[in-house]
Amino acid sequence: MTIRAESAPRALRADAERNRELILRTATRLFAERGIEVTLNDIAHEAGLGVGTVYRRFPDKPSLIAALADHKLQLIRDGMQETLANCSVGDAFRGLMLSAAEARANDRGLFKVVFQSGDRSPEGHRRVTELLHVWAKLVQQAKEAGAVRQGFSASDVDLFMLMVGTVADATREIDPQAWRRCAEVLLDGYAPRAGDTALAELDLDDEARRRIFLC
Amino acid sequence: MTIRAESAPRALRADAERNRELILRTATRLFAERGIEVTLNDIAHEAGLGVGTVYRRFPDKPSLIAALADHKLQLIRDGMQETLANCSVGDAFRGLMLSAAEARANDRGLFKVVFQSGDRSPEGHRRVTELLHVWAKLVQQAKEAGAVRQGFSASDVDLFMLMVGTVADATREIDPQAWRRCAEVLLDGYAPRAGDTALAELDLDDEARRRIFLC
DNA sequence: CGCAAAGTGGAGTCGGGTTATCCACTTCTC
DNA sequence: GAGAAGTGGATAACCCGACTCCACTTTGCG
Repeated sequence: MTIRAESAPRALRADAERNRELILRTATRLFAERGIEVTLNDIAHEAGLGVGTVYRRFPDKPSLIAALADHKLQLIRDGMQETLANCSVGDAFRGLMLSAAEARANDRGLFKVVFQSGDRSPEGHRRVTELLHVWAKLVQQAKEAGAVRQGFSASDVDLFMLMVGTVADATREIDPQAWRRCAEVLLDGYAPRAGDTALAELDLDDEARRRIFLC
Repeated sequence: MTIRAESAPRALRADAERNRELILRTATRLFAERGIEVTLNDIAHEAGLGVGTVYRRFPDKPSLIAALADHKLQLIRDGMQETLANCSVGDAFRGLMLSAAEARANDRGLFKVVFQSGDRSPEGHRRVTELLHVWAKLVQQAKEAGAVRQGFSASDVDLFMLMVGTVADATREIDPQAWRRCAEVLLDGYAPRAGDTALAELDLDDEARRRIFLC
């Protein structure tokens, strides 16, 4: 017996439920391959369903996106928790930067799905903000542990993700691993070393950080 | 007396010539501010002219772009020549990376104007390819001089420009200098240092490099 | 000055793409 | 096997950018 927030929305018929899942799977794949700009019509066609079927289940794109974002956010949080539990701060920082970048490289729409979902419901907004704060805290710990150079800030994480994502999208068909090269160069650039200069202050507020992920 | 390539295209009337220059100036500004996707209608409106006037002078966007690209390419080449004549290879490399990034940061449409113009005429194509080769040669010299780490390649220049340009566009309204931070981190990451690892091979052909600039 | 050629403005057409609806028909489920 | 639930996909409604067309204005030569 499933509990739903809405007032007793009766369960879907078996075939409808199957189609709903097919839509979600297809949407996940298409958003990953082509980015968030695929249309509900594209998804319907790719799934072998009629457009009407998709619109009946998800009245518009934002509600489909919201459904996907739930799942993705959960995966992200679980991954972070596990790494944080098992690594030193320095290792966790580097490992999480790389694995977030990898997730983004393999899923063109990832950040936009997650952050657009935050623009709809206050609840989604809260979860997205929380994610930003978890990263900010991790950065703070990495700084205290001396794992990054002076002046490194949470905004650098955002810009790192933006840059690596852009490279991944641009090179996907040419050399699908090219993003790693850039990620490593950047991580090397962020590492402290003898005689490095402190980076200038850069501290964006949550709103600005969110906007960056929506580029 | 002006010499023109075409068979005696008679000179423009004075007012028409004035408008032509106004269109070019306006287009330069709008492409810089908003990127290459501004329409000829936008440009006409911003210049205070009718659409018809713009279309009479430039039958479509590619021909307007070609006219702008000429000028921009010339500036780029002149800048490079001057720096190369006055600096050591290492300084020239760093200086040119930064000044190209700055030019791009101040002109959203810069690379697209230049590289799209290369997709139209064989002559434009040649000039663009030549520009890529000049950079490739500079990278080769920088490697020989030990100014960059092992494995650095011309394709890294392309990816550098892509990344910095993306950051500049994303942060223009928040902190217009944020791109410098990323540029410096990247340049630090490219610099050789004790114990660094060689970057894996990455050598894109001219076509792939051109595609990257068109992202 | 006068007049033909050149240039102008901008409403409006065209093509292409996305969103979303609607309803005759099919499939489930009891 | 009846009636509720679900489906398909043609199509309406909309948005947008590219480009045309022609009545009107301006230029500049004789």
